[in-house]
Amino acid sequence: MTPSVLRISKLTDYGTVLLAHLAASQSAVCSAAEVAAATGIATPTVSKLLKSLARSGLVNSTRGSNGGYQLSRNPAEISATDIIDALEGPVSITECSASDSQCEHEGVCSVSGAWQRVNVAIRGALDSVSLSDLSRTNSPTPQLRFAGLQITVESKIK
Amino acid sequence: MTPSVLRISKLTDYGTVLLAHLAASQSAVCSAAEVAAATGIATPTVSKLLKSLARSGLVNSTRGSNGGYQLSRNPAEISATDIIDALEGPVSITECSASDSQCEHEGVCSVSGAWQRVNVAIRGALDSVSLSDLSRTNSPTPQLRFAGLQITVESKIK
DNA sequence: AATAAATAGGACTAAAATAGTCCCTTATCG
DNA sequence: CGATAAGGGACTATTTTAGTCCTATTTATT
Repeated sequence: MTPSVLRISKLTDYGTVLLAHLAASQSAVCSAAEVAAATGIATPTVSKLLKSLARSGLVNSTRGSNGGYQLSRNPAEISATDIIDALEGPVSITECSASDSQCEHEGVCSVSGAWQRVNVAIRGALDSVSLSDLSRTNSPTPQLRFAGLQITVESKIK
Repeated sequence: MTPSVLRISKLTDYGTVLLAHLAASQSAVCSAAEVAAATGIATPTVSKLLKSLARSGLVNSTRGSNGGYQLSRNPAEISATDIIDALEGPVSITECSASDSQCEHEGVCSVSGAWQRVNVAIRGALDSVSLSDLSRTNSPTPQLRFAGLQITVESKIK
């Protein structure tokens, strides 16, 4: 069975690696190609991700020759929530799958504050982790970073 | 862009509905067909889910004529974590995607305690919500429950 | 004993979401 | 200008997820 729940996509994982690289390159402008070379992630993918990150304002872009990307603010001021929101949309545990219109009878569907509480807790946890927290620990061996930020807790806890 | 992160699958959502139904049928044995009729979820799907839930011990099954399923313990003692673990495997935010072997250089890959902290927080949040919390609020109109436990917080927060 | 009602297990198909690539446009530097 | 780099999407392929179905086993009932 797959891990799941509270799972971030591979692309978001890559995104974190890219951001960590930009954070390390202290404000220098890096082209997508450079970042790709440095991280080992395929160029088109890096390009796609940096475009998204630029659209959501986490990085600034400069076009034209010698252009590239750089963080728009201090790594300590970029939270995990920011990253995830940028690459996957807002955090939420369930989605209103009502086929067509969404949750007609809105009022009635004010279901379970329980799930909402879970959402809030998760959001809080994600808010409390910054890009600098994430970068700090993940780069002893460049080789390993290829696969992403691979952390995985895992365990058959319980 | 899709919601994502901390997203439970549709099947897990259904699973919660099934469990809520069993919880409501106080200890009476319910066949998969009955549950399907009551919840509006397709019978083969209900059957599949109940089998999984039985394998992971959240429900007990009785085979043969007049057989069926019932909760193995009090709804207050079944947490969201239990349900998710049963239907999707253990909660974790990232997976060690290292292509072949998993996280060779184990030691080195003791990456980011930050993500781990996030995992722990999430797990805590999920642990604190029980099946009775979840059932409580979700059934004003049977119609609506078809789609699942639909809660969805959503929002462009931020 | 025979039959009918259920679950167990798993194979299989279909649909949807994710990942990844590519092409063409626009901006900017030299 | 020409070269370099991002912007924006369309498109393909891959992987997950959802959903169905078939066969075997178990058990109550008559």
